Amino acid sequence: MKFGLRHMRYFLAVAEELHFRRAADRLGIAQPALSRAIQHLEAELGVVLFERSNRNVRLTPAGQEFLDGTHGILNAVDHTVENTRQVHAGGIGTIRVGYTDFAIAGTLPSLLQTFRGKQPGITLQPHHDVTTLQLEKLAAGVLDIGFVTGPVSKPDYEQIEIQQDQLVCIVHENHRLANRQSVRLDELANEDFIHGPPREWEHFYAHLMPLCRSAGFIPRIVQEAFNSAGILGLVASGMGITILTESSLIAARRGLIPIPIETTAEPLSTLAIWNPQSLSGSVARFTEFLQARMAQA
Amino acid sequence: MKFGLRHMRYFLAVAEELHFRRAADRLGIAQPALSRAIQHLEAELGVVLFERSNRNVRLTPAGQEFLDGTHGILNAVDHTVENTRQVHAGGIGTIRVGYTDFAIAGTLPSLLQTFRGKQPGITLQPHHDVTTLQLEKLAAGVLDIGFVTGPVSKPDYEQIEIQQDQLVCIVHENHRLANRQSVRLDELANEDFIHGPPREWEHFYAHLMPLCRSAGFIPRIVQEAFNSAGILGLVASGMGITILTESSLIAARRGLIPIPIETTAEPLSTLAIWNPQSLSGSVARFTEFLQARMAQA
DNA sequence: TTCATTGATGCCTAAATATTATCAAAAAGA
DNA sequence: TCTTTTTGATAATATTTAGGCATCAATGAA
Repeated sequence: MKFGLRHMRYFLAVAEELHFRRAADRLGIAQPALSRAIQHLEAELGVVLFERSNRNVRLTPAGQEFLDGTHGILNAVDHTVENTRQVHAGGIGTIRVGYTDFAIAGTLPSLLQTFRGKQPGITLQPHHDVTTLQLEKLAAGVLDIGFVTGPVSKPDYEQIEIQQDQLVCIVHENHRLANRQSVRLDELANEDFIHGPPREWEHFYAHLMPLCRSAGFIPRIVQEAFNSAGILGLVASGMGITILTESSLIAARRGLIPIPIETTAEPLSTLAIWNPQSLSGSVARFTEFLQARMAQA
Repeated sequence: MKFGLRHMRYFLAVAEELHFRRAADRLGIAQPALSRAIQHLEAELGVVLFERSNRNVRLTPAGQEFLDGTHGILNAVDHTVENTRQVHAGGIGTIRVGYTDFAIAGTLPSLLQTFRGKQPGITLQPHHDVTTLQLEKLAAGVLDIGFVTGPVSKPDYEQIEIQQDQLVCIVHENHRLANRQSVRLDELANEDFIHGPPREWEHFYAHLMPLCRSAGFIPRIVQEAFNSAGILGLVASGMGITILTESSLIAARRGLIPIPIETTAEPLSTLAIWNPQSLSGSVARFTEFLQARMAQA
């Protein structure tokens, strides 16, 4: 097949006008060029598409068949071009979003909801993962943007803080500290702690451990759980206490008491992080949205 | 849009290979030509389709969207070309077939059935019309082939006889001739006749009238009906007699008696007639079929 | 008949597309 | 660290394709 879309557009014009000169006018070319192009097309197909006399032009049955196909094809081309440009510009597309327990317990749900309202053509595909895993998936191109626990040092990536959480100590209602208004970290030195696996909760530990260390102790972790819900469940069962963010209590169980911790330390920050070299228009729209939203707050 | 199917085929090759040189090899062109073509396509769309480094090539989200569309379009093109060629060659298509009462009562049904078995891709579209109307519709291009009452003098058309019918006299069972083995035409001189409208049954009359005239009478037509079934119905009601072909009695009513007519005249012939200049491959297949079929009989 | 209309053809120019040779960047191996 | 290899991009040039203008041949209308 050595014909192209040009031939098909020319054919369509002739099939609609049933008149070479008028079709040529409509196409903005000279009539002989059109005659030639149709001849070329017919030779290429090995099929006579028009029955011409000096007085009129009409489609052969094969020409009619080709016309039917041509209509669909030219429409599909326009449609595909339009869609491709939309995806490029970010009007439609899919964004693979990673999030941590802390992010999803905080402001992320309202962020996503607002964005979906503004960009209904963009599908958000959420992936629940700890920070470390999200960073690996970003690098592998499996995720487009991550909502992770900061700080993160990745010079090639852009990031923006979307949330700050004060740490709170969470105890069972029967615990000796349950009715305290606040607590100092050093008072927790001899408690049994429940937390996530150190390798996976690496970024949270990186925030918490220095605080404990300057309070003069290293927390004794007696039990591990894989996520906040699991940790809170174990705390509720009376196995120990934990330190998490305020917002983690959103879906908390009865019988758990949050106690603010007296500290001058920075709160725990949750960041959006993404690769600015990504060629996804949708992601660009999303990050622009995030930046505008954070600037105004 | 200034790109063509060529660009899309090239794009498809690169998208599948994710490697310019291999894709170029597959396409049978040099690698620089391919690089250029993809650049041209990207410029035309205003969209980056591939993310290239010196070490690997991958699709952008917009490129993925374009790939999806391209698949469908290139398939549709192949499909359309294939179908168009098939229609041209006559493998698929539609034939608009006209037929008279005499044709459909005779061998035509078995002809059509056999043809349909041999060419399942070809749709036969039957149109019931008298000879005169069929000839007009053939000229207007509304019919592709007619099965008409001969003889017909149309030098530009091809024709082939498919059937010969002896005329019979048909009377009501109470009629005075009802138990005759045969009858001479002149014995019918004073009968009341039932027939079709002269203008529309022109070709049948052209056969019958000369016979009557040489038998020494002009039939007195007391009632007209539009088709054989109507005529036979009126004969069955006792209003008169008629002269039709043997095969017309296929769907005859009870109480009707056919009586052979003693004559040396030629039987009534039914012809297939068509315009050999028609560019329809399907019609060509059908007429070849008819000719082969008639030659072997 | 003469005239007007219409698609096809010949010839030339311009634009698009291809080829070969070569470059520049980056990963792999010594 | 310094080659070597791999890979896509670029430059210069040839070839193919498309378009324009002038004109023809056929056909129906005045």
